[in-house]
Amino acid sequence: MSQIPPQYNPKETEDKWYRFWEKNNLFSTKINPSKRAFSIVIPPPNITGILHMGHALNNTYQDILIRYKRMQGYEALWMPGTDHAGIATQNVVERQISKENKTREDLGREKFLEKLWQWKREYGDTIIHQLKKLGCSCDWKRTRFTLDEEYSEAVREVFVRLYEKDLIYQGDYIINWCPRCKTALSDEEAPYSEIQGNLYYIRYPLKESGFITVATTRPETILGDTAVCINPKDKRYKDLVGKLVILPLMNREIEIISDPFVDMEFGTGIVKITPAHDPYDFEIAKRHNLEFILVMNPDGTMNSNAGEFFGMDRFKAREAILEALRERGLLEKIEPYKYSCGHCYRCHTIIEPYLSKQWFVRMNPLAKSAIEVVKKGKIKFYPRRWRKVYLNWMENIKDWCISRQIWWGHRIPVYYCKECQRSNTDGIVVSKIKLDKCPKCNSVDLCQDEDVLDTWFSSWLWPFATFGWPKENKDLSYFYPTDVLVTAPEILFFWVARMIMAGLEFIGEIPFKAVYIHGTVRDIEGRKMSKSLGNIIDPLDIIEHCGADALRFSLIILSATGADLFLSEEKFLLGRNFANKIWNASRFVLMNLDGKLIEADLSEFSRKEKLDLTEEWILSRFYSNLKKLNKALDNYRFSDAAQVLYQFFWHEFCDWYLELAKLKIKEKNTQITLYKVLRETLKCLHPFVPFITEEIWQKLHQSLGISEPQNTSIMVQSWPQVQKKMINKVTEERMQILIDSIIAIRNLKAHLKIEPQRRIHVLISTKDRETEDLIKDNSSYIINLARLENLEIAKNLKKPESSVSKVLKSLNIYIPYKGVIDISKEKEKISKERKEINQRLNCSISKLKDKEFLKKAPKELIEKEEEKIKGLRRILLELKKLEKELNEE
RNA sequence: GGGCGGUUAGCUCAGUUGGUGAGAGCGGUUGACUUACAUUCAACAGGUCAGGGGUUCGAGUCCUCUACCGCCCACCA
Repeated sequence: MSQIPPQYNPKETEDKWYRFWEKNNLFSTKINPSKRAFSIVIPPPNITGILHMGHALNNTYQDILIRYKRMQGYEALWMPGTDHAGIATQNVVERQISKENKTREDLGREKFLEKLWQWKREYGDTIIHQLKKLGCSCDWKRTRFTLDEEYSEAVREVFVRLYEKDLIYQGDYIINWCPRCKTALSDEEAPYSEIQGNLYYIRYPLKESGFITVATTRPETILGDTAVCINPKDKRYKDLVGKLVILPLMNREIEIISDPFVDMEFGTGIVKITPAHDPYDFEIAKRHNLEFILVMNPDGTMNSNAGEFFGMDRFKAREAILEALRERGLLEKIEPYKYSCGHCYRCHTIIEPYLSKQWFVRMNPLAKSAIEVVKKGKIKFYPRRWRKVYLNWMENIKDWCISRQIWWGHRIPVYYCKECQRSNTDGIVVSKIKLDKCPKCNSVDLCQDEDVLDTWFSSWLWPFATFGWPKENKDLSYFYPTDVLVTAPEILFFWVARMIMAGLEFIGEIPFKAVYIHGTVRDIEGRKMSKSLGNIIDPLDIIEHCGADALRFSLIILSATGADLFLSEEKFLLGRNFANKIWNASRFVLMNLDGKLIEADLSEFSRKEKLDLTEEWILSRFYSNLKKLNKALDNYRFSDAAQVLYQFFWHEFCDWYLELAKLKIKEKNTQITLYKVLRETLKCLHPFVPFITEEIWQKLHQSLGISEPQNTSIMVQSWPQVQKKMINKVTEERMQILIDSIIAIRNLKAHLKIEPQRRIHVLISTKDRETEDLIKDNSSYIINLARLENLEIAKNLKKPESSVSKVLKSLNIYIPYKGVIDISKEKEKISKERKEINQRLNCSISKLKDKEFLKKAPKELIEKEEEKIKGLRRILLELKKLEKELNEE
């Protein structure tokens, strides 16, 4: 097999096999009554995204599951697709047109949307191509996009159904507003982070005389104050309640009220109330029937209610207002103050709490059954701890603001009829189909709501809308509920919880039976990977340099169940080296297999009794490990599964069996065992490292001249069955005795400083008859693997003079060294070495005593020095021991 | 402030319902190009399992307290 190179080259094979799989329709799925369905849905990546490490991890998990289940004989569907990512995509295209100095308003809604679709056609599939490079075996013919016409129908259907059940309502509310994106954001989309700001102490003159001082971080909102509030328990200000103050700069009279929410300890204990610009103030205002005054425009500039500050940007206005207050002597003091406030998750602009009319979904009624199914265990979380997190959130759920003031997305299916409004109704019509005239009064003076729906309002329907719901269809009943959802923790609330609610509400059935939540990918320091930190490791780079298999395997074996993953580029060498090991072990087997000898029926072979201990052993080990592997995969313990494969293939099959097999490579039993174990192990490895296993699979059959139908691929082979009869603990224990003996002899040789390849005489004394037979029958293995000249075996042998020994459970090993090593020369060498080491030791110790060195040297250097001393002391101890042993002569 | 999780070898982590001497990978040290592989092979050295207390014949594993670290949620101007 000289044509097989000693190093695996992923670049040459990966593309080839992916195309092969696609060409032969191996990914495609259909309703198959003779098979059970296994299905998962992809967490739809957003179309602006490119494959990052988190995706790679997430999709590798899913591909492992799908390939595993497919080989187990399930009709395994992995439903792929993308979501339209409203704000993100719109931002990308807005940035694009801003290069031509245009805004979306310049283009108008229709033209702008055209641009968006054009962008989608050009770049929207990027991530799909990247997933293919990773090896994902999705049924691509079913690829869905959340803005597909069919999918959009589902979205409108859901809106109408919820509206008719009074679960959707329109309301005034303080929402998170991004002045840059000019849209409302849900709480989840406006993460809080700390900023360094100031706390401004401002004097509000009392109408009668004197003044009070309030503290605020946002002085620009003063203009919209409609009250000042104190805690009713606050004795300092008891008499103030009900009195009037003059609002600075606006000269409006506002009342002092009291409400228990005020914290007496904070600031001055007096709070200004700005109902239209603060969620808490909004609540208070409702309780006290205060006026709501908006002082800002949607773009973050001050509006006409802001008097002389009209038109200014909110932060410019802040400065101007502070200046004006200072002039009037109303600015008492400024203290630096750290506080946290919401930031837009897309553009990081500080969000503005803003009063506006939005659409909401009432979540409490939906949450009820979604809590139930998790409590009853119908949906299981892996790892289980996420169950609590989920329940905790669901039990405190708030209504969901679903309208967004952007254009890219599902337009809200609500129409306002001017005519009906004139006759004193709300004039709202909700409709699945596009309306030209009002169904109530036939008026054509009708316009659709300008806003679109939150992207998650379409994503939450993913598990069933992708099957064409609400149309009747058999796919849905065959594949739904799906089996498991694999996802990152960040979108537990955004998406997972909402999918559960949607599934129960609209299908009356859970959307998936299990939720596997994996860890976050971080850099080696534990920071999230992000562009701004510049600590990104690009999975495509890793694929380029090490191969997709290496990427996949490294990620999986490094990720403890559900724990975060700390990555650096070197860590991918683990997978690369393993792939290379698979390659070379297979190459060795291929080089030595004789097709004529293999033709024997494998099932007949496994019933044979005449197997050598080593054959029995490797087969037993294979099935023992297969059992472990199945268990790990069934419990979503992916890294355990990878660990089992790694350990078995490398350290049992390669390190031991292949070495043993070299001694009898031409024997039929060896040949069949090699073939069988490699073949079955390749199948087990396939879900983890699909490309290399396919490549070897094909080569294996070619070289043996076993003709297979053209489309036979390893990915459609059946998963090995655990054969309990082949698992034999006694065989494993007996083999272990041989292995331990070989290790012990190597160990003793190293101890005596005898070169590993030098053949010597060794004695083994056994404690019982069985062990004696075992060693005698298999002495050639020991002689060859431990490199012996000859091996003397007997029961209860006495320890020869001038020998070293090692005691094992059922036998003793002796190595006589007289004549093997020159004792006096050896002693000389040792004393010389001791002197040298002592010198080095003293050198290091004196360094550590040197105060100058301690002052100047960095910590790492000192630690290294300490390590060095430890190491030298160890070597010294060893030498002393050896010297003593030699002196006993 | 509320919730969740973690603390085991230099690093990253296993350790399954408490039970034989505490494991792996990487890293380190030493040696070897042994006819598949130097992306390799062989050997070695590293741990009072964060700390205190308790339950038990027996605790890395269960309970409790403390310390430190991390994550999520809330958000008092």
